[in-house]
Amino acid sequence: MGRRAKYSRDDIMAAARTLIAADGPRAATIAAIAARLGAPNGSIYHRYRSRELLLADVWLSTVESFQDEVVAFLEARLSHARDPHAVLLAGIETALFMPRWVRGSLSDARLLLIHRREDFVTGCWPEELVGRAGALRPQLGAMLRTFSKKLFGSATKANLQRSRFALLDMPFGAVRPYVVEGIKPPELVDELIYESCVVALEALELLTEGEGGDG
Amino acid sequence: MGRRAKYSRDDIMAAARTLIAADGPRAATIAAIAARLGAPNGSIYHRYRSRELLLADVWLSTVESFQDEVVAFLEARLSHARDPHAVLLAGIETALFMPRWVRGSLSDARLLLIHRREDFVTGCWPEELVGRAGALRPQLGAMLRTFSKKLFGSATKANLQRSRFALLDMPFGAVRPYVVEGIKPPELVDELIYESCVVALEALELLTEGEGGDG
DNA sequence: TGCAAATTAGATTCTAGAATCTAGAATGAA
DNA sequence: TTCATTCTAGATTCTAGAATCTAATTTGCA
Repeated sequence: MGRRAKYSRDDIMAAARTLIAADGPRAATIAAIAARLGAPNGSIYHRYRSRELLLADVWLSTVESFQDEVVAFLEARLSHARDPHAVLLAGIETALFMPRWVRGSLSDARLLLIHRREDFVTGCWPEELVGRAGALRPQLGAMLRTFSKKLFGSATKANLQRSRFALLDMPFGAVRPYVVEGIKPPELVDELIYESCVVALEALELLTEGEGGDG
Repeated sequence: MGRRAKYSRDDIMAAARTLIAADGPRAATIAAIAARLGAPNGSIYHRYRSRELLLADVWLSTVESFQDEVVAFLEARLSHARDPHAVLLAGIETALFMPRWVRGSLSDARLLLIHRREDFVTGCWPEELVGRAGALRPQLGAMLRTFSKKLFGSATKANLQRSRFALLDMPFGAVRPYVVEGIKPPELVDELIYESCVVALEALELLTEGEGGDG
């Protein structure tokens, strides 16, 4: 019916993404986004009711896509795992997902790993996004619980902490300085993550029994 | 000669710190700081020529104090270390410095670990602070080089990367989720750091040869 | 007592940037 | 060809908050 859109939601998100990856969320002002698109700033508001909503959407969709990938990745491997050794391998591969993802999506990684939710959404989530936002934590929690049960036999607090460290926090720390610098993590990082993952999951024997053991 | 000061630089910094630890650097507006002190906002400018300078000072002094502590801590232990085993222990203790420091300085930890320089100082450092700011990196680099040489015999790129992971990045990752939540990391975190540290430094044998080996 | 320095005090100015508003252009359907 | 609709266009308004400015207050010293 109406006029054909010149600046889509995706165009706007992409422009915002670029600015954020380069100079952080503060740099993604309406004016800057518009300038990047060659659009007047009124056009932005035609797609997004507010800047807050736009930034929230950028952040949410990035986290969602990363998290969905990780969860699917681990689940696919767990579903084939018949013995403890295979479960361990699934965990290790998932820990290594982080550096690999970072190498493939450096700018998304910057957006996600060196900024926090609060830098995008101050205070509460806007009404229309609470649903999506609220689903993130449970999804991650469920993943760690499933993994803990399969590997350790139960999901005690301690086992969950171990899993979280091995699969998420430690790989994050390993990768972070490179993300900050805007460069790809070297291969050595994968080795370090591999080794730490094994000991953190208390699976040294599991590995040395099975085979020679090396990363 | 003149009137006695009612709001010192330290008072102002402390007020800013509190606001930042609670709600991030964005919350530390001149008005908010002044309100917290019960001062009019003109008084802030009597001590700090600009907000940027104030925030930069807060960040710098926090990093400096943390980094000085770590470096002194490691150096003290290295100076007594005569054999590789002792050097390794010095490294492990230093890695464990992170969770211990976080427990003792939760609000400084929030300031330092969940925000970045850019959140305090946008762009370049103000003239009068470039000196202090420029000293931070070299200090850390020197620490890692010294340690690498003592432990590995040389400070190759790979050895430096290992050391950095074991002493800084991995402990940072381990501790981060708790800092974000504003709670003290559980003891298990120290165990995980300990174990990861040992394998990352390729020192498993060093430990199992010397003694039984446990965290 | 009076003067000068150092500070408090807060109203005022200024600026960046978010959000709005009015006008006009493109497009498809009748 | 007309009209409703959906968009571009960008000037304008509005607001938070940084920075300034003038006046008043406190203190030490002569």
